[in-house]
Amino acid sequence: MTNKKLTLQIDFRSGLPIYTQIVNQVQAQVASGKLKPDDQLPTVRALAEELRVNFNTVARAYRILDEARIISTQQGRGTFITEIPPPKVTERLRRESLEALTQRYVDEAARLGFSKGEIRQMVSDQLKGWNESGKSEE
Amino acid sequence: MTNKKLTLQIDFRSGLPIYTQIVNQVQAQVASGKLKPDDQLPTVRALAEELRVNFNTVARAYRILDEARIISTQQGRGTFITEIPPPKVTERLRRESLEALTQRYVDEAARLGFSKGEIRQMVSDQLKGWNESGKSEE
DNA sequence: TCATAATTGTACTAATTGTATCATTGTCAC
DNA sequence: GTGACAATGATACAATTAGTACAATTATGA
Repeated sequence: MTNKKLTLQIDFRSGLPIYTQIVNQVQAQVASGKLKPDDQLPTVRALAEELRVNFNTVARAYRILDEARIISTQQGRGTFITEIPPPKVTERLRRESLEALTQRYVDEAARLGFSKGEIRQMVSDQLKGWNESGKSEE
Repeated sequence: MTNKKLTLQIDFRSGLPIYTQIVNQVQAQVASGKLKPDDQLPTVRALAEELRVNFNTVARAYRILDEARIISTQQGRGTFITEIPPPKVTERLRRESLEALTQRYVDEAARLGFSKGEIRQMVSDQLKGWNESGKSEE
Protein backbone atom coordinates (compact mmCIF):
# COMPACT_ATOMS: atom_id res chain seq x y z
CA MET A 1 0.00 0.00 0.00
CA THR A 2 1.57 3.22 -1.09
CA ASN A 3 -0.91 5.88 -0.12
CA LYS A 4 -2.29 6.30 3.36
CA LYS A 5 -5.09 8.44 4.65
CA LEU A 6 -3.00 9.58 7.59
CA THR A 7 -5.64 10.59 10.08
CA LEU A 8 -4.23 13.23 12.35
CA GLN A 9 -5.91 15.12 15.11
CA ILE A 10 -4.68 18.64 15.52
CA ASP A 11 -5.66 20.51 18.64
CA PHE A 12 -5.36 24.19 17.89
CA ARG A 13 -5.72 25.12 21.52
CA SER A 14 -3.30 22.68 23.04
CA GLY A 15 -0.45 25.13 23.14
CA LEU A 16 1.70 22.65 21.25
CA PRO A 17 2.81 23.99 17.89
CA ILE A 18 0.96 22.43 14.99
CA TYR A 19 4.14 21.20 13.38
CA THR A 20 5.10 19.51 16.61
CA GLN A 21 1.78 17.75 16.77
CA ILE A 22 2.21 16.52 13.23
CA VAL A 23 5.71 15.30 13.98
CA ASN A 24 4.61 13.51 17.12
CA GLN A 25 1.65 11.80 15.56
CA VAL A 26 3.46 10.65 12.45
CA GLN A 27 6.27 9.41 14.62
CA ALA A 28 3.80 7.54 16.81
CA GLN A 29 2.07 5.96 13.84
CA VAL A 30 5.36 4.80 12.41
CA ALA A 31 6.37 3.37 15.75
CA SER A 32 3.07 1.58 16.11
CA GLY A 33 3.26 0.12 12.65
CA LYS A 34 0.26 2.03 11.40
CA LEU A 35 2.58 3.61 8.89
CA LYS A 36 4.97 1.27 7.15
CA PRO A 37 8.11 1.72 5.08
CA ASP A 38 7.40 3.01 1.58
CA ASP A 39 3.99 4.29 2.53
CA GLN A 40 3.46 7.59 0.81
CA LEU A 41 2.33 10.44 3.00
CA PRO A 42 -0.08 13.07 1.73
CA THR A 43 1.53 15.97 -0.08
CA VAL A 44 2.27 19.02 2.01
CA ARG A 45 -0.59 20.81 0.34
CA ALA A 46 -3.09 18.00 0.66
CA LEU A 47 -2.40 17.47 4.33
CA ALA A 48 -2.40 21.20 4.93
CA GLU A 49 -5.80 21.53 3.37
CA GLU A 50 -7.17 18.65 5.35
CA LEU A 51 -5.87 20.07 8.60
CA ARG A 52 -6.80 23.61 7.61
CA VAL A 53 -3.30 24.90 8.15
CA ASN A 54 -0.71 26.49 5.91
CA PHE A 55 1.25 24.03 3.84
CA ASN A 56 4.49 25.49 5.14
CA THR A 57 3.57 24.21 8.54
CA VAL A 58 3.23 20.72 7.16
CA ALA A 59 6.45 21.20 5.25
CA ARG A 60 8.18 22.15 8.44
CA ALA A 61 6.96 19.01 10.15
CA TYR A 62 8.03 16.93 7.18
CA ARG A 63 11.46 18.51 7.23
CA ILE A 64 11.93 17.63 10.87
CA LEU A 65 10.82 14.08 10.23
CA ASP A 66 13.13 13.93 7.25
CA GLU A 67 16.09 15.07 9.31
CA ALA A 68 15.21 12.40 11.83
CA ARG A 69 15.36 9.88 8.96
CA ILE A 70 11.81 8.84 9.62
CA ILE A 71 10.53 9.96 6.27
CA SER A 72 12.14 10.81 2.98
CA THR A 73 10.93 13.87 1.14
CA GLN A 74 11.66 14.29 -2.55
CA GLN A 75 10.99 17.49 -4.39
CA GLY A 76 8.72 16.89 -7.31
CA ARG A 77 7.91 13.35 -6.19
CA GLY A 78 6.47 13.14 -2.73
CA THR A 79 7.09 11.99 0.79
CA PHE A 80 7.62 8.44 1.95
CA ILE A 81 8.19 6.53 5.13
CA THR A 82 11.74 5.22 5.28
CA GLU A 83 12.64 1.80 6.48
CA ILE A 84 12.57 1.38 10.18
CA PRO A 85 16.05 1.50 11.61
CA PRO A 86 15.99 -1.75 13.56
CA PRO A 87 16.55 -0.81 17.17
CA LYS A 88 14.57 -3.51 18.86
CA VAL A 89 14.12 -6.18 16.27
CA THR A 90 15.57 -9.56 16.88
CA GLU A 91 19.05 -10.43 15.79
CA ARG A 92 17.62 -12.82 13.27
CA LEU A 93 15.43 -10.22 11.61
CA ARG A 94 18.32 -7.85 11.65
CA ARG A 95 20.49 -10.30 9.84
CA GLU A 96 17.82 -11.14 7.32
CA SER A 97 17.33 -7.50 6.59
CA LEU A 98 20.98 -6.99 5.80
CA GLU A 99 21.01 -10.20 3.82
CA ALA A 100 18.17 -9.06 1.62
CA LEU A 101 19.72 -5.67 1.09
CA THR A 102 23.06 -7.17 0.23
CA GLN A 103 21.60 -9.70 -2.11
CA ARG A 104 19.84 -6.99 -4.05
CA TYR A 105 23.11 -5.15 -4.34
CA VAL A 106 25.18 -8.12 -5.39
CA ASP A 107 22.58 -9.28 -7.89
CA GLU A 108 22.41 -5.86 -9.43
CA ALA A 109 26.17 -5.58 -9.68
CA ALA A 110 26.35 -9.02 -11.21
CA ARG A 111 23.63 -8.15 -13.67
CA LEU A 112 25.71 -5.19 -14.73
CA GLY A 113 28.59 -7.50 -15.42
CA PHE A 114 30.93 -6.79 -12.58
CA SER A 115 33.14 -9.53 -11.21
CA LYS A 116 33.38 -10.77 -7.66
CA GLY A 117 36.76 -9.19 -7.30
CA GLU A 118 35.57 -5.82 -8.47
CA ILE A 119 32.59 -5.87 -6.17
CA ARG A 120 34.63 -6.94 -3.17
CA GLN A 121 37.19 -4.28 -3.88
CA MET A 122 34.65 -1.52 -4.30
CA VAL A 123 32.81 -2.39 -1.11
CA SER A 124 36.09 -2.47 0.70
CA ASP A 125 37.05 0.93 -0.68
CA GLN A 126 33.75 2.49 0.26
CA LEU A 127 33.88 1.12 3.76
CA LYS A 128 37.37 2.45 4.22
CA GLY A 129 36.29 6.03 3.83
CA TRP A 130 33.68 5.77 6.48
CA ASN A 131 34.13 6.63 10.13
CA GLU A 132 32.36 3.87 11.97
CA SER A 133 30.92 5.77 14.90
CA GLY A 134 29.72 8.68 12.87
CA LYS A 135 26.16 7.61 12.51
CA SER A 136 25.77 11.20 11.37
CA GLU A 137 23.93 12.38 14.41
CA GLU A 138 25.16 15.90 13.98
CA MET B 1 22.39 -8.25 -32.33
CA THR B 2 20.49 -5.09 -32.98
CA ASN B 3 17.69 -5.13 -30.49
CA LYS B 4 18.14 -5.68 -26.79
CA LYS B 5 15.63 -6.32 -24.09
CA LEU B 6 17.28 -3.78 -21.82
CA THR B 7 16.23 -4.97 -18.42
CA LEU B 8 16.13 -2.02 -16.09
CA GLN B 9 15.13 -1.88 -12.49
CA ILE B 10 13.48 1.34 -11.48
CA ASP B 11 13.01 2.07 -7.82
CA PHE B 12 10.36 4.73 -7.56
CA ARG B 13 11.20 5.58 -3.99
CA SER B 14 14.94 5.46 -4.07
CA GLY B 15 15.17 9.21 -4.07
CA LEU B 16 16.98 9.14 -7.37
CA PRO B 17 14.99 10.67 -10.23
CA ILE B 18 13.72 8.08 -12.67
CA TYR B 19 15.65 9.59 -15.55
CA THR B 20 18.82 9.38 -13.51
CA GLN B 21 18.26 5.74 -12.78
CA ILE B 22 17.78 5.03 -16.46
CA VAL B 23 20.94 6.93 -17.34
CA ASN B 24 22.96 5.14 -14.70
CA GLN B 25 21.84 1.70 -15.66
CA VAL B 26 22.24 2.11 -19.38
CA GLN B 27 25.64 3.60 -18.78
CA ALA B 28 26.60 0.68 -16.61
CA GLN B 29 25.41 -1.86 -19.13
CA VAL B 30 27.35 -0.18 -21.88
CA ALA B 31 30.43 -0.03 -19.73
CA SER B 32 30.09 -3.65 -18.80
CA GLY B 33 29.69 -4.71 -22.39
CA LYS B 34 26.17 -5.94 -21.88
CA LEU B 35 25.14 -3.38 -24.45
CA LYS B 36 27.32 -3.17 -27.53
CA PRO B 37 27.82 -0.63 -30.29
CA ASP B 38 24.93 -0.48 -32.76
CA ASP B 39 22.59 -2.22 -30.39
CA GLN B 40 19.23 -0.57 -30.67
CA LEU B 41 17.57 0.54 -27.49
CA PRO B 42 13.82 0.36 -27.05
CA THR B 43 11.94 3.38 -28.34
CA VAL B 44 11.15 6.02 -25.79
CA ARG B 45 7.53 4.96 -25.84
CA ALA B 46 8.21 1.25 -25.56
CA LEU B 47 10.57 1.63 -22.65
CA ALA B 48 8.27 4.10 -20.99
CA GLU B 49 5.40 1.64 -21.17
CA GLU B 50 7.51 -1.15 -19.81
CA LEU B 51 8.70 0.92 -16.90
CA ARG B 52 5.28 2.52 -16.42
CA VAL B 53 6.61 6.03 -16.72
CA ASN B 54 5.95 8.90 -19.08
CA PHE B 55 7.86 8.66 -22.34
CA ASN B 56 9.29 12.12 -21.81
CA THR B 57 11.08 10.80 -18.79
CA VAL B 58 12.75 8.19 -20.96
CA ALA B 59 13.42 10.81 -23.61
CA ARG B 60 15.15 12.93 -21.03
CA ALA B 61 17.38 10.05 -20.02
CA TYR B 62 18.14 9.31 -23.68
CA ARG B 63 19.01 12.94 -24.30
CA ILE B 64 21.48 12.94 -21.43
CA LEU B 65 23.04 9.74 -22.68
CA ASP B 66 23.14 11.22 -26.15
CA GLU B 67 24.92 14.31 -24.95
CA ALA B 68 27.41 12.07 -23.20
CA ARG B 69 28.00 10.37 -26.57
CA ILE B 70 27.02 7.04 -25.13
CA ILE B 71 24.03 6.60 -27.36
CA SER B 72 22.92 8.19 -30.57
CA THR B 73 19.29 9.15 -30.90
CA GLN B 74 17.92 9.75 -34.36
CA GLN B 75 14.51 11.21 -34.86
CA GLY B 76 12.33 8.89 -36.83
CA ARG B 77 14.79 6.02 -36.63
CA GLY B 78 15.54 5.08 -33.11
CA THR B 79 18.22 5.01 -30.52
CA PHE B 80 21.48 3.17 -30.79
CA ILE B 81 24.58 2.55 -28.78
CA THR B 82 27.39 4.57 -30.32
CA GLU B 83 30.70 3.22 -31.47
CA ILE B 84 33.03 2.04 -28.82
CA PRO B 85 34.18 4.93 -26.76
CA PRO B 86 37.88 5.03 -25.95
CA PRO B 87 38.81 2.32 -23.45
CA LYS B 88 39.74 5.08 -21.05
CA VAL B 89 36.16 6.26 -21.05
CA THR B 90 34.66 2.83 -20.76
CA GLU B 91 36.83 2.05 -17.84
CA ARG B 92 35.86 5.26 -16.15
CA LEU B 93 32.16 4.69 -16.76
CA ARG B 94 32.49 1.18 -15.52
CA ARG B 95 34.13 2.25 -12.36
CA GLU B 96 31.71 5.09 -11.78
CA SER B 97 28.74 2.81 -12.25
CA LEU B 98 29.91 0.34 -9.69
CA GLU B 99 30.94 3.11 -7.39
CA ALA B 100 27.50 4.72 -7.46
CA LEU B 101 25.75 1.41 -6.97
CA THR B 102 28.00 0.45 -4.10
CA GLN B 103 27.69 3.77 -2.41
CA ARG B 104 23.94 3.52 -2.41
CA TYR B 105 24.18 0.08 -0.88
CA VAL B 106 26.69 1.02 1.80
CA ASP B 107 24.82 4.19 2.69
CA GLU B 108 21.59 2.32 3.06
CA ALA B 109 23.15 -0.39 5.18
CA ALA B 110 24.80 2.23 7.34
CA ARG B 111 21.55 4.07 7.72
CA LEU B 112 19.96 0.89 8.97
CA GLY B 113 22.63 0.72 11.61
CA PHE B 114 24.85 -2.07 10.38
CA SER B 115 28.53 -1.94 11.12
CA LYS B 116 31.36 -2.06 8.67
CA GLY B 117 32.23 -5.54 9.83
CA GLU B 118 28.72 -6.81 9.35
CA ILE B 119 28.51 -5.34 5.87
CA ARG B 120 31.87 -6.68 4.82
CA GLN B 121 31.02 -10.10 6.14
CA MET B 122 27.65 -10.24 4.45
CA VAL B 123 29.03 -9.17 1.10
CA SER B 124 31.74 -11.75 1.41
CA ASP B 125 29.22 -14.45 2.22
CA GLN B 126 27.00 -13.55 -0.69
CA LEU B 127 29.88 -13.55 -3.10
CA LYS B 128 31.01 -16.94 -1.94
CA GLY B 129 27.89 -18.69 -3.11
CA TRP B 130 28.15 -17.40 -6.62
CA ASN B 131 29.88 -19.00 -9.56
CA GLU B 132 31.92 -16.41 -11.29
CA SER B 133 31.13 -17.71 -14.77
CA GLY B 134 27.92 -15.75 -15.00
CA LYS B 135 29.80 -12.89 -16.61
CA SER B 136 28.37 -12.86 -20.08
CA GLU B 137 25.74 -15.49 -20.12
CA GLU B 138 24.17 -14.99 -23.50
C1' DT C 1 7.44 7.20 -58.23
C1' DC C 2 4.56 9.37 -55.21
C1' DA C 3 1.22 9.93 -51.59
C1' DT C 4 0.10 8.64 -47.19
C1' DA C 5 0.33 6.43 -42.86
C1' DA C 6 3.07 4.71 -39.12
C1' DT C 7 6.93 5.10 -36.22
C1' DT C 8 10.17 7.62 -33.68
C1' DG C 9 12.40 11.42 -31.33
C1' DT C 10 11.82 16.71 -30.10
C1' DA C 11 9.99 20.91 -28.20
C1' DC C 12 7.17 23.32 -25.46
C1' DT C 13 3.96 23.59 -21.85
C1' DA C 14 1.42 22.17 -17.77
C1' DA C 15 0.82 19.85 -13.42
C1' DT C 16 2.52 18.18 -9.16
C1' DT C 17 5.49 18.33 -5.48
C1' DG C 18 8.81 20.13 -2.04
C1' DT C 19 12.01 24.45 -0.79
C1' DA C 20 13.45 29.09 0.43
C1' DT C 21 12.61 33.56 1.99
C1' DC C 22 10.35 36.98 4.14
C1' DA C 23 6.14 39.02 6.46
C1' DT C 24 2.71 38.71 10.05
C1' DT C 25 1.01 37.45 14.45
C1' DG C 26 1.07 36.29 19.21
C1' DT C 27 3.28 35.66 23.61
C1' DC C 28 6.31 36.75 27.23
C1' DA C 29 10.15 38.97 29.73
C1' DC C 30 11.57 43.37 30.82
C1' DG D 1 4.38 49.50 26.29
C1' DT D 2 8.53 47.55 23.90
C1' DG D 3 11.52 44.25 22.12
C1' DA D 4 12.64 39.48 21.21
C1' DC D 5 11.47 35.30 19.68
C1' DA D 6 8.69 31.44 18.05
C1' DA D 7 4.86 29.91 15.15
C1' DT D 8 2.39 30.49 11.20
C1' DG D 9 1.25 32.33 6.71
C1' DA D 10 2.17 34.36 1.87
C1' DT D 11 4.69 34.31 -2.09
C1' DA D 12 7.94 32.99 -5.33
C1' DC D 13 10.87 29.30 -6.81
C1' DA D 14 12.93 24.71 -8.21
C1' DA D 15 12.73 19.76 -9.45
C1' DT D 16 10.35 16.02 -11.46
C1' DT D 17 7.08 14.06 -14.33
C1' DA D 18 3.20 14.25 -17.60
C1' DG D 19 0.43 16.14 -21.79
C1' DT D 20 0.19 17.73 -26.44
C1' DA D 21 1.61 18.97 -30.77
C1' DC D 22 5.14 18.54 -34.22
C1' DA D 23 9.14 17.09 -37.24
C1' DA D 24 12.05 13.48 -39.35
C1' DT D 25 12.38 8.98 -41.08
C1' DT D 26 10.66 4.73 -42.75
C1' DA D 27 7.14 1.57 -44.50
C1' DT D 28 3.25 0.72 -47.51
C1' DG D 29 0.50 0.66 -51.48
C1' DA D 30 -1.55 2.54 -55.59
